[in-house]
Amino acid sequence: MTLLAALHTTAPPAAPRRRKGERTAERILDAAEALFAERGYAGGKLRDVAARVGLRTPSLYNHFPNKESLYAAVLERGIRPVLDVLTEVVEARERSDRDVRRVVEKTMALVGRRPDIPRLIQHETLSGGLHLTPMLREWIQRTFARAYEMVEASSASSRWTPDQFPLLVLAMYHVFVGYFAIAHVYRDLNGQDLLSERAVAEQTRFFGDLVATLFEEESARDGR
Amino acid sequence: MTLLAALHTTAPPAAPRRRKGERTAERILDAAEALFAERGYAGGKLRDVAARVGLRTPSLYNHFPNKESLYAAVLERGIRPVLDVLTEVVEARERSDRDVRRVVEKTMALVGRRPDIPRLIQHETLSGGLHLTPMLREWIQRTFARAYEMVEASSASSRWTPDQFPLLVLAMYHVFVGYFAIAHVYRDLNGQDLLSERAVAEQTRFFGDLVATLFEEESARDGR
Amino acid sequence: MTLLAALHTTAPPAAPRRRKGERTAERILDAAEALFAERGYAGGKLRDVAARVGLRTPSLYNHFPNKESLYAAVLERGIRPVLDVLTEVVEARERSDRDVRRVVEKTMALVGRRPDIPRLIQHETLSGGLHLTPMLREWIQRTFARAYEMVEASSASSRWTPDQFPLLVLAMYHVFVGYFAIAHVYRDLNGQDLLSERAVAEQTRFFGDLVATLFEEESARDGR
Amino acid sequence: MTLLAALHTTAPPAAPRRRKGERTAERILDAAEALFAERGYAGGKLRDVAARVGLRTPSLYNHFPNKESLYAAVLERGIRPVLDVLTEVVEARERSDRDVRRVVEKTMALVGRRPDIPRLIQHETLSGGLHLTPMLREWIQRTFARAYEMVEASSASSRWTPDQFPLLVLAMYHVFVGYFAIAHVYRDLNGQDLLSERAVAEQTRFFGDLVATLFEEESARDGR
DNA sequence: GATGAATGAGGATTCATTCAT
DNA sequence: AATGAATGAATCCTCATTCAT
Repeated sequence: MTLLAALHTTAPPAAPRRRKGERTAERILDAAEALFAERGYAGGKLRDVAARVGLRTPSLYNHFPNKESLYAAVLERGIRPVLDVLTEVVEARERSDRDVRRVVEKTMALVGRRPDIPRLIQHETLSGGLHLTPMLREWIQRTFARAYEMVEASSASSRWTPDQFPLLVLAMYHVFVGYFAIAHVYRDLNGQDLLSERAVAEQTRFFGDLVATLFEEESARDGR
Repeated sequence: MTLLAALHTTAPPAAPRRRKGERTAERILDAAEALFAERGYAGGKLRDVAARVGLRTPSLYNHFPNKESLYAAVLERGIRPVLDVLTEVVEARERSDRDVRRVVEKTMALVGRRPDIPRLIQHETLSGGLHLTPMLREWIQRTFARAYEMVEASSASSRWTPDQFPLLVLAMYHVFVGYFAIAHVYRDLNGQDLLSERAVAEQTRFFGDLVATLFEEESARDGR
Repeated sequence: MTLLAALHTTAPPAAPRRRKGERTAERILDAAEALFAERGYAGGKLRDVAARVGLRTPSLYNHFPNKESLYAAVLERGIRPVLDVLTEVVEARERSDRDVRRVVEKTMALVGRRPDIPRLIQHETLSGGLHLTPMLREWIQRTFARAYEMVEASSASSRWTPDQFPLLVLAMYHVFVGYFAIAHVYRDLNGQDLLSERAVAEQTRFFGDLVATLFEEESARDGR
Repeated sequence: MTLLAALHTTAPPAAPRRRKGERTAERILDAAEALFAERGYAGGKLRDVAARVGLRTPSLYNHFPNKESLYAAVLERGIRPVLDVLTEVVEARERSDRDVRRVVEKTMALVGRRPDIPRLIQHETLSGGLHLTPMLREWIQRTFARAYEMVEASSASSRWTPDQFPLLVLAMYHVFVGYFAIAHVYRDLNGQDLLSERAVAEQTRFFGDLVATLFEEESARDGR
């Protein structure tokens, strides 16, 4: 666009500036996400959420009707995109050995950018909760079933007995989620940041290798 | 009962009867362990602990000076034996491929009987906590280092690059802990009890297979 | 419009169209009246008032400076006409037995159309309040005195001793006010609407009969 | 009891001193009754209740689980005895004209000692409430029906038409309750204490006269 | 004139803790 | 050792009110 054209243009900015309220709600969600990820629902005090945003507690109620709604909104916003990617990837019909690695890469990339999500989920599963998120509930069942099918269809069936499939799926789930959930402590203990781009890349590769190893044709292996 | 008979029956029972106070303290620890395992430190209210024991809240203070001490005692009592077994097993000098499976079996057996412990630990790691248990802190570092050595010493070194060793240890940790931590929700979703003796036995075998697979010599594998 | 015409048309229209703001204020008063009548000052939340009008709370402040003013305005608007009628009727010099019934009819007719007013008044008297309405205060004293005179002047003086006059006035007041104040519950309990035109008419007749009975010459009555 | 006997006696004191907690609960009820009578449920703040008893707010929760329970307890404790007396008196089979006055005397005596009760009831009826007290609800309906029968059975039936009976009952109710409910304001306006023993006695006589007048045989009366 | 957002004050309630019994 | 009672601190939430838009 020439300077002249610019002078004449009164068009709204490309990215229409969001209303102040919406931005505040977003910041509240950010703060709440971090807090709930760290301390869980019971431990995440609204006062702290507000403080992180630079508000007084009652102001939160201008954006969310109560604590539970805020929590639900955090989960919804955080989990939805992960579910979407996973769903898409999991439901894809055509697949090959390479695809498995693609699934890993895609989900790792996504979650690597929102490492709070796995912690939120782990808090939920720990509390045996999920009462707050039928969304999560349904999704888990659906995806778990799908993952099961994937295992079944893969060459893993030569290495694992069918009754081990669920355990294998669970194991992969734990390796995936656990990595992010433990990052905070890990840094605290070892000084290394598992959430750095480099670390996540390594874990992505490792996780891919892991899955590949577990799903590959059985090689000569000492009997059990 | 005749006096004579009485003389012969006053013998202390095989399990030396503990004083009432000690028994109460034990019951409190039991209740607290279950509660903290379920809801974490913030979510576990003393009132609920007391209720499960059939006491009023203030009575707890006859046995533990405050909530934090009770929590610490729960962790100590719960984690110590696990640490001991792990330490013992990890420090054993002589080892072979078979030993790895023995480590798995021993720890699974132990933890299978105290499934609250993994949950407690996961709560702790999630909160980035551990501030309450230097014990846990130190142990983790020590054990992690040892596990690293084990991996290094094993034939796994042909399958994994050295910088993947920590990730491998982490992965095994998550598979191990996650299984128990998720049992509650799993039952809720699938109706199956991961903590039943049979289920734990299956997981033990699966976990052994998993470790064996990951530690075995590299077979012909499609390049990455 | 010519100036001349203007001179002739400045006459207020039959129904002088009020400005929008005034109409809103009126609607706020209506909503507030109903709410305060039902729940009293403390129980009547501005948010609810606004909701009934289809506004957000802050909008109320464009019409009334604060809650107390709104409340005062409700009382003023509601009570003033009643006071006026009563005053007029009470101050009328010439009277007869028939007049008493006329007073009853006039006030009943008026209040029957604004049944919230008695409830507002009862809330006020219950709270020992009236601090909000010196207006009400003064009026009550004045009217009570006047009513007292009326009793004294009537043939009731043959039936009641002078020290009973105040009690008689009070009693009539309670019968009058209570009927409307209890209508809500009555409907809830009996399903009948004391505020229907027919019901009010019956009560008017009854109240007239009651007053007539109490004010009539003493008949042969069993001694006390 | 001789001194000797006294020495040997370990029997609890004649009037078994109530436990401290019970006395506190009673004092809380007293304070709450006064406060709720004055300001209604919404206006009666727990902080004020506690302050009147010399406690901090949370201490109330050692005696009542929440505000609503406290309110219910106040109503229950206050209304129950009145209901009992009324029920007894109303259900008595044998009656005469004199009995009506006896009913009046008995209830006036009772309520005269607990003048908060009518105010509580008026608050309830005003709010169209009663949702908190099915007790009150049921009682009102039962008693109203009974009162209706009494009117019907009395000589009042010559003076009032059957469709006026309910209005007559209502009127008596309002005269009765209103007297106490207005006492606070009355003192404020006139300086006279309607709750003094003397005043209550006068009102008792007046109310008796009133009822007698309304229930007496119709005398020569100017037609309506 | 209407409203989204913010907030001080306060209101019910919970919680860990203390203390006298 | 157990507990009823009391409480400071804190939690979630409501409410009246203000202000910029």
